[in-house]
Amino acid sequence: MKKETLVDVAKKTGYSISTISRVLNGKSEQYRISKSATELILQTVKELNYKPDFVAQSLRNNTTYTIGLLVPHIDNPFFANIASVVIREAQKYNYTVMLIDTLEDPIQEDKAIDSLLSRKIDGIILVPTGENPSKLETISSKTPIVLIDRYFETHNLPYVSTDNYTGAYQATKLLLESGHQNILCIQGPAISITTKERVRGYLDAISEAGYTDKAMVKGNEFSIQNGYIETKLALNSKVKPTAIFALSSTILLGAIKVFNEHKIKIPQDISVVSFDDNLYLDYLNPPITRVVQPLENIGVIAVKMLMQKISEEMELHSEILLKPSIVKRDSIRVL
Amino acid sequence: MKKETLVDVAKKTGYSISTISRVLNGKSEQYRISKSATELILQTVKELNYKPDFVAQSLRNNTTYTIGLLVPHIDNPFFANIASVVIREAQKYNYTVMLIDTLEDPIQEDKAIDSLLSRKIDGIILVPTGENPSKLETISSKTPIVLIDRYFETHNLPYVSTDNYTGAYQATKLLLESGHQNILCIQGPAISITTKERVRGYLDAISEAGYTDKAMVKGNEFSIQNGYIETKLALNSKVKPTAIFALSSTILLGAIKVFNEHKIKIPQDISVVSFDDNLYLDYLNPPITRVVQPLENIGVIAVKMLMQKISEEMELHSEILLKPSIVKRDSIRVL
DNA sequence: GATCAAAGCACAATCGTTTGTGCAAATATA
DNA sequence: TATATTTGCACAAACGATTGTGCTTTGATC
Repeated sequence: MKKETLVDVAKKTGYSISTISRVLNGKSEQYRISKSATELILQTVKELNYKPDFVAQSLRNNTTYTIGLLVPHIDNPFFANIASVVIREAQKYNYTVMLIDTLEDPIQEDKAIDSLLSRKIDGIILVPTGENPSKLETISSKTPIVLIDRYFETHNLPYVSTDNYTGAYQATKLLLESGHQNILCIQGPAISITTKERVRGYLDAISEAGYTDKAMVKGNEFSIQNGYIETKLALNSKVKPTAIFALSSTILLGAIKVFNEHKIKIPQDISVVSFDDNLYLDYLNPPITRVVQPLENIGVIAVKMLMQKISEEMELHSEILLKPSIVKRDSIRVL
Repeated sequence: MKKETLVDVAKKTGYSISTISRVLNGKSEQYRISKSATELILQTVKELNYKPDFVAQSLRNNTTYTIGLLVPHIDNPFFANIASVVIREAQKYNYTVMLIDTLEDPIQEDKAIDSLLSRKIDGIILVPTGENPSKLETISSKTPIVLIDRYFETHNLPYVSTDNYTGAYQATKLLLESGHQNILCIQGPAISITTKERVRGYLDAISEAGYTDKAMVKGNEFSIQNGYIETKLALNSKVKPTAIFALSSTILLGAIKVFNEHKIKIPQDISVVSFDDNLYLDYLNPPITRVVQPLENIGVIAVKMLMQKISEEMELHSEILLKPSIVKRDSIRVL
């Protein structure tokens, strides 16, 4: 059960290691290895249970069949689900995934990327945490990179994400059509592209309806606490919203916490729409209407794009926004 | 920005690559490299932005600073959270994690392990999916393995898991102390060690209370569907349970689905206790009392154990069961 | 039987490191 | 001044694969 190498196979068969190697790589014909030799070699490879050393192959071939996946927080279900898809898809191409948790920290991200590069990974799928893609761009010329979820509008890095604008637009529309005019939008980090796009969708829908002056955008984080605080403040403001558009499910939970404390009922007392999906959203009381991102497709497409870049095939269009879907439940009251 | 190698540094400094290597590995003294040489070398290494090639180092040193983590389903929050901890901890030791989704399939697991081994990973952390650990055991003599969550009682593979017995015992006790006698336990796969231990805890508590003949254990899967079906059946049985002990949060959700359909209220109409934690369990109506596994510690300890085995330090005790905690909420009615 | 092409393989360099050993120059010792 | 030590480093062999090139043998051709 010791680890066998080409040398062992060579000794056992009497052929040279170069011949063994060629047979194993299916180059018997190309190098005119006889049928008999080929068979004997394949046979003894089986017997000896020889497995090529991936590290040695990587060194020689300069390719590792490994990609790096960097996400801001793996315990965030959103990213956990994407990771799940990416890993599964990568496995289909015989690629293994090194998963890194950047903890939403650009410095960690930077170090992780360096580490991955010196490990000679073949490509990177990344949810970027920083605001400055310049390093990513220089890397991108040697090692393929695909961004997911977040991206940089003014730069050329390929990405796959959700059409956050449309999702937010539709969600807001849904509230407007139910008669709501005072809709509080609780947002994530204002610099984040996902926040920006969602807010843009919200604002466009609001102003189309003619309520521009009633638009309310508050908050600064995708967190329970942020949802909690902004909701609490809103309840004490002079213009109380009749509906809340939470830009993430964590923000939603913060809002619900306030509602529970104040015995405020959804949708009787206040209407709610949220972003992101989760098993439990259907088990809340009531189930929550939400904008669902196409995680599965994001993962599948990101991997496919990366594989194409790795194999240098013709590139797909490389700035992709996928339409989200609206899951209608019972959290909106018709006024 | 081309990739620099030792040769480049050697040329630039005029020293040989062996000298460069030794300096970089902090062996200047041991090999009597002069101060001046050492400094010049370190200096130019910086200038050239030389980074050692990890793959070449791995080949030479026979160590990759990489561990494999295999879980049955990454999109299961339970495993996602463990993965999160393991990845974070591994990073502290400068290890990178290759994450594999075995999809609860022993064959996939087997292939994944082979792939990891030929990639020369330094160790494996694994939630085993099969029933036969013999292959794992033979591997274990060459490549350190630590099991988490699931384990094999009759074998010697080191593991870190939850004391499922005690958790279930305490949860059941809680129900009994509130006056419940007919407690339905909905279980996962009957062969799974976690199921077995939890059921054992349940049964012990029940029989201690003198209700042995009232014990009810049903179901066979950690899934919503299983929870749904068994709850539905229970409501139609002649002896209706006054409480349900769901051995996973998915099973719980299945039960709640039935309750919603039948307008059955927790805890007025039926009491509930569940296993596993989740953000949302506090936002259900009512919040659910549950047994919480010490995920964080499981991950931390598993990594620590693996690192010790990798560095061949003296081993910790290697069969570890951590006590779970009970989070009391409002899903139990006092009869 | 001599010539030549094709068949069938082996040699050795290479990928980028690490490390045991050897060897010259500098210094110390006698 | 001759010898012994120490200093300071270079050479070359690994690690386990892949691959361009070249060498021998076989069979075909005339």
